[in-house]
Amino acid sequence: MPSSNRRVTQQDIARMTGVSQTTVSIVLNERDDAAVRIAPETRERVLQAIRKTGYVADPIARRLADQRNRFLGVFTYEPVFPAGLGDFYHPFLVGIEECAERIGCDLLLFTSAPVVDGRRRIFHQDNRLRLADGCILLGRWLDPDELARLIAEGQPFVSVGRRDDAGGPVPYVGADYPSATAAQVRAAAGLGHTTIAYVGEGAGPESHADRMRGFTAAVAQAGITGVHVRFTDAADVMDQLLERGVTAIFVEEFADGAVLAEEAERRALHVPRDLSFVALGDPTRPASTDLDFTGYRIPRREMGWQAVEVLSSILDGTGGDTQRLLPCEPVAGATLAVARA
Amino acid sequence: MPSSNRRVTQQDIARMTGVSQTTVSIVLNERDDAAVRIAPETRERVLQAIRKTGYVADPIARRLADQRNRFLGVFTYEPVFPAGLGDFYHPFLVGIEECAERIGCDLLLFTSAPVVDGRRRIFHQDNRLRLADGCILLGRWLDPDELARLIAEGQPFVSVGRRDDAGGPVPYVGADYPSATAAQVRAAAGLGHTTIAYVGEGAGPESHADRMRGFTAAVAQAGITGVHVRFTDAADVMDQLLERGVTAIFVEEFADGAVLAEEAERRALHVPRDLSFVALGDPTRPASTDLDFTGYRIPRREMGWQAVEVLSSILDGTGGDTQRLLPCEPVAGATLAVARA
DNA sequence: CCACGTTGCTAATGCGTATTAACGCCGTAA
DNA sequence: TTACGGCGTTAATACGCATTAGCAACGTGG
Repeated sequence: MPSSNRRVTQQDIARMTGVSQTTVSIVLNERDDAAVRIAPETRERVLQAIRKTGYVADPIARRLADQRNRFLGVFTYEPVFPAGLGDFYHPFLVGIEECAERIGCDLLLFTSAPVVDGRRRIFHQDNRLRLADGCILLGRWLDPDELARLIAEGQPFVSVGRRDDAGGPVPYVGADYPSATAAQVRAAAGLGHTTIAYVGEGAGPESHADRMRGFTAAVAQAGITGVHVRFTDAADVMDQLLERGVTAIFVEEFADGAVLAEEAERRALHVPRDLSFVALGDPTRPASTDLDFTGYRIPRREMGWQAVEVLSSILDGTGGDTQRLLPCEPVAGATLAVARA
Repeated sequence: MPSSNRRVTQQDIARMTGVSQTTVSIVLNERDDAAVRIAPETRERVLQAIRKTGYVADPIARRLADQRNRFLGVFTYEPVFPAGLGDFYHPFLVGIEECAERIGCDLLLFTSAPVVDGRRRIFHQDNRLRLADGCILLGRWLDPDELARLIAEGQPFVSVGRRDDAGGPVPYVGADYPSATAAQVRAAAGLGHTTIAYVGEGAGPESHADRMRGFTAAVAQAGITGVHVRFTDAADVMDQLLERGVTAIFVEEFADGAVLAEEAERRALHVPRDLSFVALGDPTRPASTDLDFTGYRIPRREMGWQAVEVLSSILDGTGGDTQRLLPCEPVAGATLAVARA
């Protein structure tokens, strides 16, 4: 029972046992080198003292001597634990935590990063990024300048989600949006749709651009017509789409799809008999709908997991691919049907 | 631009600037003592180098020297990011993160704690708890031995959820289950219920015992009959309750309530006309029901927030109450009605 | 009795930082 | 000229541990 307030140290154990601090350290680490040996009785005496005091090595000092933290940093531009329930990021974190646990690392959440201009910034006066051995970056859009700086400074990191080069290749684990989107386009074409629409930005964050790219390429290859409409107002958008003879709507944002489907039903258009819908990924905002949308699922948990895996290999110096694209799982759903004549 | 893999140190900055490591440290910490001063130009040169390299003090070394690193540890006996479920713990974490951000601390999730006998243990070989300045403990049940040891070792911590003394008072921010439960009992009594049941363990974790305590006391005070039944099988339990003439069922676990209500309807008993239900808190397991349960809400987010607040005050040495009970918000709901004649 | 290996341990050092005591310098007062 | 009090900076040290080099004592073979 430690009487004082101070932590018990190896030095204390050493004094109690009449040996040196070195000996205590050796006993503690169960070193069995031929180089350094401890007599069984001495070892036993030390162990007794350790048991009696309940001594535990101070991890801080241990890491200092080791050069490593075994912390993995997690940086998100949004709060890690979002208050709003949509909770798009949650599955990523599940995967991250699972893998971190497996490789025996703790997670350091950079919750203290200050918010400037409505966004958290990586670099600021009291940059704490280096606190971790390496870190995982999460967010729909990462500032290219900050990425470039990370690369330039050689800070080990991995992005969850594909990123364009930023003064060099960015290590990432992303979702293969182009392939997944193209597959849906082919499916629609196979069901007789000849004019289909992409509703959304189709640019900006890589994840949007990637979907759009897959869409455009597949439309061309299938020899059908693809139109692109930015989402503004449900009624407006629906007007445009119907005017152009669109029979299948591919939505970048699940929530927009829900709103548009509602608009369709308001116009007495049945989904999918009169109008088909394809959702290009999971909801990033809360969306309420009774429809079982056709589309695909982003392998979020797996992405988180593999991001840690890649980071770990970077830290170990183990070579390996630092850019991975994971396939999205198609969801059959009930909103894509044969095109109306 | 640091070419090597090594972390930039104060020594590096010092060499770059032609000053001593001490000077760098002083500049960094913005010490303004009369005792130790740095010329403005020198300070500026050092700051430039710091900015250029993106240097950040190694928290490990800092902590070793300083006994402080602005991490708050978060220890949960379950995974922090639960894979499935309705996520009972999530709101706590939201509160924890919000407060941590406000006081400028990062969160260290102890994901590396090994699982022994199906539970994570705080103390083990490579105890990393002290990496954090202090920590928040989260979980339905915390091992009293481990709590006692934390207290004995003087490790600063705060529990989310009330805990019994463990070789000393445990700092906590809990929910006032006794009062909240008692209020519901009074409400039921006021509606004419004379025989009501507590379904659940009523013991074990403090949160269960507290509910039971409130129930028992309020029942006695209201002069009505209270029966206690452990949940086993829905049909069995319902048999027992009806046999004893129970007209209102208080469930410790929301999910058990959902199952029992279903059983009631199977028997053509209408809720709440024929049988009333009160849920003593939010679902800890996913439960599907259409019923809007009467009961109360656990102030989870607020508990998380205040736990960090208390921890912070402990660390600052600022006195203050280290045991807080927060009121639960009553939920009117639609499952408690006038007792059937 | 010396050379030499083995055994059991310790002194010394480094990890990166914060802190304290002290040092050289310059200007001013004596 | 000497004494002296700011001023700006640094050398030295501590923090708790792991590690390396090395030391003393004790055989054992020649």
